[in-house]
Amino acid sequence: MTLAQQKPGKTHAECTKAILPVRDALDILSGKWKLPIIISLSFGNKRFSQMAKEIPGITDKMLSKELRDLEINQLVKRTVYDAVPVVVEYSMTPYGKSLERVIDELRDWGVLHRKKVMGKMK
Amino acid sequence: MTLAQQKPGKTHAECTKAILPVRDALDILSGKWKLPIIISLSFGNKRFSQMAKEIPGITDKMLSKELRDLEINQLVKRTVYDAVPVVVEYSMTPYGKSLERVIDELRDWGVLHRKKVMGKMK
DNA sequence: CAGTATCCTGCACGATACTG
DNA sequence: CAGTATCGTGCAGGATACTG
Repeated sequence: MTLAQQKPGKTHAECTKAILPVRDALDILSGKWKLPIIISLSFGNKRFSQMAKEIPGITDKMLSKELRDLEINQLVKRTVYDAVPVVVEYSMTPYGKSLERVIDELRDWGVLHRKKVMGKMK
Repeated sequence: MTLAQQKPGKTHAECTKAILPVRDALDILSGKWKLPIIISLSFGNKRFSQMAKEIPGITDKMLSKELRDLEINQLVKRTVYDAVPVVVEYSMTPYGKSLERVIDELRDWGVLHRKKVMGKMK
């Protein structure tokens, strides 16, 4: 059911409940680095230091933390290869790739928005 | 062009540019109160104090600030009716309503995610 | 190579009081 | 009614150093 299709007269509890999954999705993408990391991995599997190089400005700490978040949410898979020194590869899970549809939708709207407010971006 | 369809070998500049509109869309929805406000207004035009009552926990300051943000981004229209005391009505613009599609997409994914991590939400 | 550990800072947001 | 003004505060994120 879409927003527009919802009948009026919903209780606050129902409205709050309707917001929860949207919040969840937004939380997954929130923060400064989630998007760059997801996009980077969407182009192919990467190793830690490779991503650290490819994402301008990110610190090891943030990369490590955000990758862990994404792994906990099952969007990213961490694979350790037994070598010396150790090799760790990160990849998007199939589930993580399902986010691309959402990101594409956000981009479509964002492109529209850029055009609309062109020249007076905050 | 979707993420998946992009060819490898893009420059960092190009990647960064591809992220920008997504960031824009995300920024519009970011923060604690944007979503509740947008959802509230999607059910119909509202007056300030009416929204303040309907959105549990929001302060006048935040409601005022977020409504101004949304107005600046042309998602919300503020109409002042000449009465004593003054009456102000907020409504979604047609443009603002175009966000509902994005929100619905976020919700669809969020519902999936809730099922996937059911029982172990952070 | 693939990360932690510590310390620090800015800003989103909250509490409370006040106003045309 | 429809908001500002002022003062706090917690936490996301940054800088830097260190480690198995």
